[in-house]
Amino acid sequence: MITLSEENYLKAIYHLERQMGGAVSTNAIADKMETKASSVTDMVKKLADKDYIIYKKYQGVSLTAKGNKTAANVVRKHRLWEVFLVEKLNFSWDEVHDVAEQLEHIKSPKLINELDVFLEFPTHDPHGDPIPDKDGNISKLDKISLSKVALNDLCTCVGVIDSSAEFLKYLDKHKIALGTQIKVIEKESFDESMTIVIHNSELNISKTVANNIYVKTH
Amino acid sequence: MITLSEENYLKAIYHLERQMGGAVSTNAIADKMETKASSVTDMVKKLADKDYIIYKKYQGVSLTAKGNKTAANVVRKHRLWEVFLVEKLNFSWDEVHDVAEQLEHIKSPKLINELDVFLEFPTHDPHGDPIPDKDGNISKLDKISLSKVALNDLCTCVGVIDSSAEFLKYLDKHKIALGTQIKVIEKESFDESMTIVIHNSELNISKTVANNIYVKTH
DNA sequence: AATAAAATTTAGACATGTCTAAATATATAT
DNA sequence: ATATATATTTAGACATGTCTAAATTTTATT
Ligand SMILES: [Mn+2]
Ligand SMILES: [Mn+2]
Ligand SMILES: [Mn+2]
Ligand SMILES: [Mn+2]
Repeated sequence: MITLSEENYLKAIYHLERQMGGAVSTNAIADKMETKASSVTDMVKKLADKDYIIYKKYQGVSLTAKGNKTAANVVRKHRLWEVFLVEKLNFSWDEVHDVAEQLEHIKSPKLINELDVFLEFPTHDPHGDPIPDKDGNISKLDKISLSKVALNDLCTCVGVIDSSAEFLKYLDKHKIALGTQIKVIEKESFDESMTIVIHNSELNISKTVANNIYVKTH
Repeated sequence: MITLSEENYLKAIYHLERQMGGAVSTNAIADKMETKASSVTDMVKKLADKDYIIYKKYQGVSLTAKGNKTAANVVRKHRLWEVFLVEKLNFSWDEVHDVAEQLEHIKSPKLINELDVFLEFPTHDPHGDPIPDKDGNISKLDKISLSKVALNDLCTCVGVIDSSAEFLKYLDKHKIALGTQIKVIEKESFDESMTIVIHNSELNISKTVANNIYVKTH
């Protein structure tokens, strides 16, 4: 039986493996989990004993097939619950994270199957992140950062990288949501800020904001 | 911050206080929680320190107002989730318990409020048990055990006492559900079994079965 | 290649929640 | 009232997950 802590570590490693490539370092895990490197070392030994990860002293860790499937299933549950909260319980996209963080650990295959049915098999969560299927497979959408979009190109917002409440509220304030059409009409080279048109009005956004918005070009 | 274990103990004490009257003994809690008396002693000390219960050595425990409200809220969450599972996710009433046992510990006032709205403010769970309101108040329905019903009286099944999967499946097999009309047409005095009519057919049930069905007389 | 800096692991501690076995208190029986 | 049985608590142990401080290994610098 896997514990809640083990699931959280596996999920962190799963995300880090995708973010970086190759082995995930102890410090990277400690940063993401907001814990100490020594705690990480303790835990990765346990996870390696249980065959969820490959761990070589001082060399970082990587998920085994078993670990990847387990982690993907936690992510699947997290994102399905986020959809439920937004679609059915009137949560906004900046309110779902902490609750999903708890709900993702509920153990019941039937529950998550039926939730999937009830939500009519959603493919993406409220932040535009893809929902892994039962086997841990995940659809790779061809999305790019808004900061990479060429001048005068039209694109659609399909996701966010930073999904902190602060950033999401900033987007809300400026009426940027998933599905919103965006046109880049100016780029400042000195600070890499850009002017965009949304809902027929102009908005200047910083490099940081542009970096954290995923779009699909038309 | 209250822990999952503390919540489970409070809930057990809450149910036992209702079942018996007066102080709840260490052994009664140990039985209900399927743990050892020594573990109970350890935990009741913590709960008393946190003002959830009154504990006098060797004299058992009783909930404080704070403890009662906290316990009732766990019960509220448990029962609302059970309604959700049955009404929305196609669970049957014998499948919900273990999952609700986990879901009841999710911490989010908004979640449980919105779930209540989404389910349209249910007053009872799938087993006929009343759902406490936000303040821990609970409606007392005038229900009695089927074994107490007089000969030839017509009544309606409104709940069960034993909500084990075994018993619930027995009821399913014999087409007894909440809302089912029941007429007692014969009582055997030697073993206290009885013959009832449901859906126009006769059925003989044991004393134990009759004891575990709650009904409302007409 | 030797040294300094950074990353990682180990050692020892603590908190939570559990257990067994032993001690103590309460209840029951003679 | 004393002895016996039952209920409860205490003592000491263990597992999980965390931490700080010290030791060790790896990486970067000169
Ligand atoms: Mn989590
Ligand atoms: Mn998300
Ligand atoms: Mn529980
Ligand atoms: Mn119930």
